[in-house]
Amino acid sequence: MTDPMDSQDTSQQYAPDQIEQAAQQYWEKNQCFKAVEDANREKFYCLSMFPYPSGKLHMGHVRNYTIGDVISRFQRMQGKNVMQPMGWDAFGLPAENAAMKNNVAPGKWTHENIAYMRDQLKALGFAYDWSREFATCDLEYYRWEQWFFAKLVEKGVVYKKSSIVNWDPADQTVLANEQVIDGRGWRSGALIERKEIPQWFLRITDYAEELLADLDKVEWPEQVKTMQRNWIGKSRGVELSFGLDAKASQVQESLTVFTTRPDTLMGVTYVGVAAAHPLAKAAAEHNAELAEFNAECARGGTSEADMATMEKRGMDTGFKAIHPLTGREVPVFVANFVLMEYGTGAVMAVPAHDERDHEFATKYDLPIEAVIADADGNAPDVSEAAFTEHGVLINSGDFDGLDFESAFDAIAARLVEQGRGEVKTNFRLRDWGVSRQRYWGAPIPVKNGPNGESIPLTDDELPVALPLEVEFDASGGSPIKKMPSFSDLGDGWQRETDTFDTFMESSWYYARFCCADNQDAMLDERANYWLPVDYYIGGIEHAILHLLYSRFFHKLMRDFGLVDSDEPFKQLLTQGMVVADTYYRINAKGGRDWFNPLDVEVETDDKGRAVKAVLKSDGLPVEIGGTEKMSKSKNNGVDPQSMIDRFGADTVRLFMMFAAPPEQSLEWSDSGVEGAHRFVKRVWRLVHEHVAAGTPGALDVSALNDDHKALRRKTHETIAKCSDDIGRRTTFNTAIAAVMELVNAISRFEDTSEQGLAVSREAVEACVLLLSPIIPHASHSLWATLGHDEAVIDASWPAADAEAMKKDSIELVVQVNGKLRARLSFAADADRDAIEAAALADANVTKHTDGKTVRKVIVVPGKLVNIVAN
RNA sequence: GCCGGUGUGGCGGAAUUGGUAGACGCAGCGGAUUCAAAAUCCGCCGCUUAAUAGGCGUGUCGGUUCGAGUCCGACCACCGGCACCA
Repeated sequence: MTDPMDSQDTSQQYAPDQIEQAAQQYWEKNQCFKAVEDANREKFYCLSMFPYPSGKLHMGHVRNYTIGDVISRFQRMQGKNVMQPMGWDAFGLPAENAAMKNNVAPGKWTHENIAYMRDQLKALGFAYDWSREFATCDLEYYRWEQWFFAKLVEKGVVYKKSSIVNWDPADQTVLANEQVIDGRGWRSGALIERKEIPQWFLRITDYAEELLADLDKVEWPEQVKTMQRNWIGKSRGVELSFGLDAKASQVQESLTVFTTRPDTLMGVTYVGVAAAHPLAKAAAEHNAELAEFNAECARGGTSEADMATMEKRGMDTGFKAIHPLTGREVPVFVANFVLMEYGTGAVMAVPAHDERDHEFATKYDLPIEAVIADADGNAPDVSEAAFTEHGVLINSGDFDGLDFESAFDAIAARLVEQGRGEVKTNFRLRDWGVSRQRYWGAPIPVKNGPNGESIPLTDDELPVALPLEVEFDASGGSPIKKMPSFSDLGDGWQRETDTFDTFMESSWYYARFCCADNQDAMLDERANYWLPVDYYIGGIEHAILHLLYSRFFHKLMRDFGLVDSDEPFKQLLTQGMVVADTYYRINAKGGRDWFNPLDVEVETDDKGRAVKAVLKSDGLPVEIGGTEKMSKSKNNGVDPQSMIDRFGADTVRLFMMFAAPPEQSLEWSDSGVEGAHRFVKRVWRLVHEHVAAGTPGALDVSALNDDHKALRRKTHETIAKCSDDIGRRTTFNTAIAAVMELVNAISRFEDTSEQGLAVSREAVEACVLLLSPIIPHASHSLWATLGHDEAVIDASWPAADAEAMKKDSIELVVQVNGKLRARLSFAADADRDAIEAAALADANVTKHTDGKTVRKVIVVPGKLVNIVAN
């Protein structure tokens, strides 16, 4: 089968497996990516969000890590001292689910996954300093978290309180929100109950102001900052208390509520309390119907989305609240959308000026009384819908005629005067509950005494190692909760069996990477050399929780003297998801069987539209579904490994960077990958053919003809564009497109004279350097082919020569009334009058100005001329 | 429901500060090379139209402007987050 022609020149064959192995061996042998602190060099800490070791890499990981790697390699070529570490977010729920399904211990499962995924990352050629690697399930890592938590307890940052969880009464376990589907447990199918249990909280609300203000210190996408600002939700309002009637005041003296709209106070027609509120409980004692309603409110999920979308329901307690200013009695309702957990567990209701209150009042036939008029002073019609805008007060006695600001102040002042309220800043942000009733996490370093006391473990009692040899039963409960050898400390003391929220581990891993080998301290001075992280790359789905918790944790570490920066991540890039087409057949049960895109052949019409798809294995048709996020359930995931095996890592990296800008979702395309592979081969051939064409002379800028100058200009324009696209804009797709244009220009340029070769040598070298962060293996080999002794990994990023980019003539577009009518060429230094005259004289222009009067001529230098005529 | 985002040819996308809509690539079509094919190279490629002249065209409707994919208002569709998935 061997074609004798093939062996003619093997050096020109692009063989990714050999090339990639050779480059990776070179990097490893020379320890290229080992980062060493050096006070004399500018550091650059580039971090991609570490993966959960779920089994194997998915395309989302490949995309995330390629972006980080390109930025790292680019910064290295800029001369920075780059550190790019990698590790494992190794605690979490999937390991427990796998344990139950496959009867394998979570620790073993996790470590096997890590070993496999580490090999995959290495095959992709990422420039990681592997000497800093760790997994968060390593005792050497989480022991410091336990140590720090104990310190935080001493400092008063931590406290314990009761809080609700999703309780599965059938399995007798706590469920995560994602394990609650339509209010039922995913395994048992039982109706979920809200259960209160004691849990540990971190006072993130003490840092709310700083977390809000310091968003101005980071270079993050505005949308992420906005989401965080809204999440923190600072608002100015009034906390005020309603009096209670004789019956209700036997339960408590008064009812406190918070409102951001004190201007609407005179429009309160009822108040709402949570089902778990003392008033609701008291009223239910002699009212079976209400007791049943309260019990119903305690069922269902706990998520905010559930709260906001469920049907708003309520029931009268029979109690009356007394309006603090008018003395009027209004009914106290139990409302299912009010939670005891948040705020005061009670709300005042103004149905005329709040949509939710309006809906509720309409449903239960409660009065709706307008107290805000529109800007013209007209009373709004609130019979159908609430009027929620700010306006002027009416029907409010002394306060009539005041606008929002003055009404706010006047009503607040009156409440203060009467001792019934105060102006208060409120935050939507709630304290961070870190207790989890799960096994596969870091044990909370606390012991519980015989009299209900909870105290942190002391330094000599730490660390608490999580037992690895455990048995899971079908209920899904944590095995250490039934393990006296772990929990029993004697003398009636019990070790805490709850573990930390895994967001705890991911809140400080970036700092530990700076000094992962320190056995004696959580962090050392190396953290202050590397921090803050200069560039952080990860999915947009982490825009709020992970990033907010990390910022908070960083400030805690700062206040403890462990780091001296205020913020952990200076720049942030949030990458979009990887999506792919879906294909399915309806099965006998009426459900859908999903087929992987790689197993499907798509037929197109003569315009290239997909008209039909068949399964490769049986040739029979399948339905074409939509384009969706790669997932197991839709079977549309493409395994990166099969792509690396087929095309090599460089092709996969190139496709990932070329197919879409990083923030947008990326659509997987087989033919797109083939196109990327073609381009790598094309660059490969271009370099080898260029070298074979002869030895270039020394470039003499004064001896160039117009073709030479044109290619040189293109070369330097491409360098300028790529530098900006990668360095500032992080639009890698446009940088690659620019290099493709340069490659096309070099292919058309066939001058093999000494100066011709000198110009094309400059262009070819630019291509290799500009592509080297993206396709580092091929570039490594090609740089040697071009005769360099130094490896491309140690080469500098090329600089654009402004002189080479100068143009002799420019083309201007001529519009008449905004419509394109001509293109004219001018000398680069042509003056405005000459341009205007030439534009007005153009034949196609006069055709459109004939019979009209020229009113105005707009000349945008270097761009266009617009003639306004009518 | 609330918060944030996205929407441009057959497809992925480009247009960076309000100034030539469709760069670059994929698919398709035509050609060269080949006994043939693969690979490779060259050309065409928004819709409409006989046209090199024109009309229409960036989710929908409206507005600002000499000029709008870009700015403003309303709406539609889809995506991410909503505190125990990570």
